[in-house]
Amino acid sequence: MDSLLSNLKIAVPEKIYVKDPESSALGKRIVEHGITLLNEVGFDSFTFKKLGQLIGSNESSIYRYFESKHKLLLYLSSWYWAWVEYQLVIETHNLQPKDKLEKAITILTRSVKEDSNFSHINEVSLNKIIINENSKSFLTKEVDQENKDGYFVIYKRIIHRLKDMISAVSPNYKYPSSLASTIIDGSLHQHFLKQHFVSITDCCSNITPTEFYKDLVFNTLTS
Amino acid sequence: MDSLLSNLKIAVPEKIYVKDPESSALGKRIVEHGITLLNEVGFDSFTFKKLGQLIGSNESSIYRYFESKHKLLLYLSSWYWAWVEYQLVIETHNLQPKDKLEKAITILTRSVKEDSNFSHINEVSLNKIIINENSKSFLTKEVDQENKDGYFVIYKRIIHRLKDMISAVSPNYKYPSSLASTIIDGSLHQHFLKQHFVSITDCCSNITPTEFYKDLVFNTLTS
DNA sequence: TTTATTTGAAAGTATTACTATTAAATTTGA
DNA sequence: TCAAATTTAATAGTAATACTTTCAAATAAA
Repeated sequence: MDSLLSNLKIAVPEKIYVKDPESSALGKRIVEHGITLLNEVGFDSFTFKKLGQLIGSNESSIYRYFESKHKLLLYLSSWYWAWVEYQLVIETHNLQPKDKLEKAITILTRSVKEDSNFSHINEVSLNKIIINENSKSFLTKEVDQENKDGYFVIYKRIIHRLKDMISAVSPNYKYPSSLASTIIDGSLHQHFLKQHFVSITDCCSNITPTEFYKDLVFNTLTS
Repeated sequence: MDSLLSNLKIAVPEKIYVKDPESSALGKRIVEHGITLLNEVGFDSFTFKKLGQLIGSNESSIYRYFESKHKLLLYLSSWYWAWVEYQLVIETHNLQPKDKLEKAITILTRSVKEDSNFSHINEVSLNKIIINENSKSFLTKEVDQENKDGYFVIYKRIIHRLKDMISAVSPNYKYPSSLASTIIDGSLHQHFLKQHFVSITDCCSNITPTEFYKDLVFNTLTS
């Protein structure tokens, strides 16, 4: 899969950035070390000034790529979901409905364990950022406008794909979209709980969110 | 229920505030209008300066009640869950396991439609804040310390209660805690999607998150 | 090699997130 | 009810944030 990906560029909605970070070495450094710094200090304490110091570059140069740290988060979120969508499409291709759905749940709920090395982006770190910060990308007063501007298309498209797979298995199930969005958002939440609130999840070293969601979905659809 | 509540004070973990806002008129105004302002401008744009202007009081006076807007959010979140827990306990009392669980799901996933009027706190507005901002209260770098300090006890206790009800209905079900946390967090998410991302939820004017979660839970537990 | 583009450095602005000081107002309680 | 204690308002101040602007130097492209 890595070799396939090495020829591909993950496409992120254009309006998210001022200047495409993929178009220059500095842009790539901003994204690469933006991920590092976001992981280290979290979104709230993250500043472009700190990032500038980390990459030995000037704050004002970073602003030429991203309007704000919120836009950088949107960029990383879109990139992440595009990368996951790619895996979803490739790895479920040619499977029969039930296997396809099972595989999709695995892909969408597993934690990322190794960096694919096909780009300057570390997917393991990015996955951690998504678990901790993803919901901050849409829990804002500007959601509706940003949704109109297409900032969440990839995320929504993934949920649609999963919904279609659910409906292919159970055409009469009444809540395929809600189930799909519950799996994707809920799985991030279970990963978070596993790390910080062990008493309110069953997920631990030997039970994965994947196992929980597979059980939930197939019990629901086959009853 | 209102009359019962009128004699009760919702108890919030003490360390959350510097001075108990229930102990003075100013404190109550801070909480009451803090809710108003949070709803209007959202957590990100909310400042104590703006709140001071709104209540005709000084910024520095507000700091004598809450260390930061983050602590105010924690306070409101604890208050909200304590209020929900109260309803959960009262309204499910004396019911048989299956009815009890069904009622609990209703209480935990419904949207709040009218202000109970038993206090200066508007629960309809507070419910909206919880939908939009609750996850920001724990998605921080300080979660583990704040968890140790007991800031999330009420939230966790509600999830335990729901877990126990699930286990009472299905003692052999393997993921009662994860299911419980999925219902509570997931329902807030479905309410959010219903308002901003209609294409990825089935919840709308005639399908409620309650309906979706009841179907999900009972199909899962009885199969 | 001239021109255009990109980056770095520095400085500036408005706002935020506080803290400290002091005086006035209010509450308490002897 | 009067003095003491507490609370609040007003003001000022600090350090950091989230930017924008300007301009010169470096680099790339024509």
